[in-house]
Amino acid sequence: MADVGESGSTRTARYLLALYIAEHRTSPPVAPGRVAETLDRSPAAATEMLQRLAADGLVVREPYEGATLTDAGRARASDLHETYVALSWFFRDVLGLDEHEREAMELAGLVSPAVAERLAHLLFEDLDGEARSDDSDASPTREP
Amino acid sequence: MADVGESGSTRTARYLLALYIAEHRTSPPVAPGRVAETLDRSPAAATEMLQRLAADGLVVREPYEGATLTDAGRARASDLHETYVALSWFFRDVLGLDEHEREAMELAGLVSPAVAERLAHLLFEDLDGEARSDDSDASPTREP
DNA sequence: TTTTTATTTTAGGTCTGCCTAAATGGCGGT
DNA sequence: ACCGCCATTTAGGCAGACCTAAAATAAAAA
Repeated sequence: MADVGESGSTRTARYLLALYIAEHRTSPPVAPGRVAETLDRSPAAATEMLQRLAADGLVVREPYEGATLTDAGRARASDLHETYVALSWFFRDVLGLDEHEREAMELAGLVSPAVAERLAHLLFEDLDGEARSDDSDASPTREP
Repeated sequence: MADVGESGSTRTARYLLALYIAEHRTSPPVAPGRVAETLDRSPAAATEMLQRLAADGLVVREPYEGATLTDAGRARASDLHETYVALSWFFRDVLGLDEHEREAMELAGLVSPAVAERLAHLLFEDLDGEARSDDSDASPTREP
């Protein structure tokens, strides 16, 4: 009874995010193998989670084909993706991390909505700053 | 086989951190009830985790008394605490979050060492900046 | 000392997320 | 049409982290 109680605690977020990103690269039915690969899990695990997401109405699953995000799923995934982008940016441009994408992927589903939102703000502010001081300078965020 | 495989994946970190903080407030043997309360878990859960930590050599447990961090445990907890402080600072002074402490507590064990380290750097830089421009100004980090 | 009360511990169960090994389905080549 | 191969799925298990309810224990009250 500790969690929010709803669908999509912790780990499922990663799957949603992976699905979301995959759908933007190739046409929608995303194969479990694909998901398994990007998340470094067994194919069986991916299939299982896809079934779970389907049960929660976040994806539609076509057996032996793959899964496609539903509107609900896409909404969730979209938020996650926003957080992911913000985190990725932060880890790369502010902290100077190499593994910014993986790190962002892992944390995107774990930070609270509040953090996600404020972080996105930071990112937008930074983009804004960049746009104004536009003399093709390398990195305005992190000084060399 | 995905994780590091060792002692102290995910959740145990929270217990270590709670223990570390508790030990700094009152004398060492920290009662399970205490831990349970601060982590919002059942007493049974706390007892169980304390036993686990004891099995991993991170605490010494005195039944019906509580647990005390071993050197190994304290080392781990100390790192965690550093991350916790950095995160807490970041959430409060940079993101302006209310729940900075809880949030920091939850994430401290989840961010990679790399993130922890760089974040700590940021904090020290900020403290340094504060120290130099020392005319008792309220908050140099976040403008009012 | 005996009883009461508060706390801790054990017992038994659940749920999530994952794995390996063994089916099973889909498809291309012959 | 049949055979193999590869991807997916099922089956069966396992460990972590949690819970509730029922013992056990320590400490305070009577």
